[in-house]
Amino acid sequence: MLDIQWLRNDLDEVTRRLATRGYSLDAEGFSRLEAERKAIQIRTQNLQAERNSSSRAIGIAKSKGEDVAPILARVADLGDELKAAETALEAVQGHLETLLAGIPNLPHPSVPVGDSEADNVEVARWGESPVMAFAPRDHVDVGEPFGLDFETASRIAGARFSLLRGPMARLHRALAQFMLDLHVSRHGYTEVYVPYLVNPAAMFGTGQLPKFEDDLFQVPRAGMERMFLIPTAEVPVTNMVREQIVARETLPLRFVAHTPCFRSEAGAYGRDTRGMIRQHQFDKVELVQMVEPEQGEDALEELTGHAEAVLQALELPYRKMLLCTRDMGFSAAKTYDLEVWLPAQGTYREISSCSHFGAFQARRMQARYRHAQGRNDLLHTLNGSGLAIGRTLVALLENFQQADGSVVLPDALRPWMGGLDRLA
RNA sequence: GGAAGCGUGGCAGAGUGGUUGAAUGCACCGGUCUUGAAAACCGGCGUGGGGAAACCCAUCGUGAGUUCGAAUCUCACCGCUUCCGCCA
Repeated sequence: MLDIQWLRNDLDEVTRRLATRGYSLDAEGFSRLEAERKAIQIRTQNLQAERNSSSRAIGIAKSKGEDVAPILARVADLGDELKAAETALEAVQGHLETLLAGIPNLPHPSVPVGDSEADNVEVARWGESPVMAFAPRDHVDVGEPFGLDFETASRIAGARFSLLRGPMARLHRALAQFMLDLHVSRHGYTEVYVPYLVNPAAMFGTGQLPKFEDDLFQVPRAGMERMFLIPTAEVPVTNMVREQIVARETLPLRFVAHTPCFRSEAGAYGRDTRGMIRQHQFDKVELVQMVEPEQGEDALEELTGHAEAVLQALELPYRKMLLCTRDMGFSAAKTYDLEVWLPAQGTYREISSCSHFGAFQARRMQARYRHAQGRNDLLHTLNGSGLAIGRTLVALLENFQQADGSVVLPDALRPWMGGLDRLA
């Protein structure tokens, strides 16, 4: 959520910057609503002041044993008028809040302005795509003999689910634990285990609600508040600091979590229907940081580096993309995507997305820190995949497949695979 | 599932209808003192909103209600604690 003061004080500039990411703010509508709010608020507060002073006068008069009837008569019909004013104020404030909650974050000045994926800027490239003396097969074919099973999954759950058995299940588990251990032991993150179902307030905090409800799986509960399956660990982990005031000395906070992620993928019907690229359920190791505002920029570079370290350790070729204004997510001020090379597709595909949110999420969550002068300021939040497990599995199968159908395992992973050096 | 209790500022903790945004302590900020620090003493100190300012409004888990007036009374919800039952 943007600071409403920015809109009040510098509406043109905010409108211009939002336009670069394809959001057209109804500046005139906002101004009109603001003017209305102000008028109603002044009126309401005057009535409240009148009521307060009268009530105080009654208290004083009573304590002196004087007759309060004249004052009572004076405030007799204040009540209805006040009630009407308060109702009107609530309504206009509600409108403003709804408007504000639907406005995306302002892009950071270093973000390239662009219309689509095609305008993202490649900032780095690492590794060589493997040379194969044969036509690379995709992960569905490579993985099938080792227990990658979509047919059974679809019978149990439907399309966009997968079932792993034997070596595939083992490899999947090894990847998660390898990543978790790397981030904990080498990058200074604290491992956390978090709820996979969260309440609407948490979803609002990180920006999934109210705008992207259709992307979520929802769990209704009779007579109780509905819950949502997390689409990413970002939601529960970032919300760890909601409505908290953390001590400055504890910053930066760095958390890593391995969780399943659930996405309805509404509106993606025809895309990536084959294989485990786009699933309703997938596992991910997520990095989250809460930092002081001044540290946000550096923290994004650092966090992205932590995700890159996984790809490098696994010897997977990738490139690092700086997303343009229109390709960024709703809450992000700046985002790097890491894209891994997939030989069968002959392209790079997203395997990690690392973003800096500024105070956007913290404002929605009321997450603050207490600094030296004793003041409370909003935290800045960041997160990134480190990495998506399913897509990492895909990348390994495709990049390390051999002519004989076996798959060589990268050295770094072998301790988590009981020393195994290849699937055969 | 049954029973009881509790939710107040950064923290601890008073306050049970009236000039209470809220005692007190700790923490924090400024000052005096000191070679420096500590201690002691003096002053300040929640958050959000409106206003040029004086000042005003809101806020004691959330929401509704009673009242001229609610931190305080009523109801619902949320959360936490304790005991009993059940359970991986």
